[in-house]
Amino acid sequence: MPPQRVERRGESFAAGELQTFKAQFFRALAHPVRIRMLEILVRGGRTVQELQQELALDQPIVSQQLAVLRNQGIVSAQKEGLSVRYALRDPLVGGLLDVARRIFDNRLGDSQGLLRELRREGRRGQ
Amino acid sequence: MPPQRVERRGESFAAGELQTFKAQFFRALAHPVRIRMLEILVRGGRTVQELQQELALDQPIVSQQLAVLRNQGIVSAQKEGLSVRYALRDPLVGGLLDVARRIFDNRLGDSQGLLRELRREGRRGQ
DNA sequence: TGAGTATATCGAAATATTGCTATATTATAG
DNA sequence: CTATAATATAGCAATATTTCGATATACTCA
Repeated sequence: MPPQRVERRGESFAAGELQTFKAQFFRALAHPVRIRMLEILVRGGRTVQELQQELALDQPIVSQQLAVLRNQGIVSAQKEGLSVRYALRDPLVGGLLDVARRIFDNRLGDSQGLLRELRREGRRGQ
Repeated sequence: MPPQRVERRGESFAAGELQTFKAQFFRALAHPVRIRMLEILVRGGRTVQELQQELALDQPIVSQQLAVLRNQGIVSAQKEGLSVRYALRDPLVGGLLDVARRIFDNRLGDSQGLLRELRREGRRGQ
């Protein structure tokens, strides 16, 4: 069959393209450091330096991971003299993390195996 | 400083470990096919065959991607004769996708560049 | 048991991500 | 202009993910 098309906000996408964007968005969240960054930024903007201290990471790592979030439009960067202050671009990201946390809690409570199961599944080359 | 520890549900994690789990969860969502699967499953359980038809994908791909979601506890699998029916394990996942969609909509509306910007940013080796 | 159907998994090549080190870039002060 | 501080990026090896074809498993029926 010919590739479906989806109307959306006056733009037309090939089917699956929208999901590709969404996947990129989720991929931007799929890193422990970036999650920690967002959990900090939910409480307010931070300069790279502040993040670096709170996360106890090397500067290039911090800038690199911030770049991933920036490229996905999740955070904004604003120069302040020598510093750059990062902030959530959309407060809904906080809500997203909340929902994720609730799902996560349910999942932990679900099985009596708790995270032992998660750990096991986490090992790729089993 | 010594590695922080976090109390949670009676279990104790090294700091950052929790974020690692969360990152794995998000990574499970970070694929166009898996997003499409979840968007279908939000509307009700499906067998592998049904998903395969609705997605127009080869069977091994469908099983493989379902395995990723299964390993992260996002979907459950139940045998029904020869078939296996998959379903969301937690309806909150639907809510998560909703929030993500809203963030996504905001982001599109934000810049007049619309997804042209997204496409540009998406290219890694610019 | 043997054939057939529905799923699942293996193995390898292609691609993408990560962390690290070194080096750029940009702004400020002197 | 020079030095310095705060960020950003390049390049590369290590690791992880994705895809696709082939094969394996599991269940049903005759």
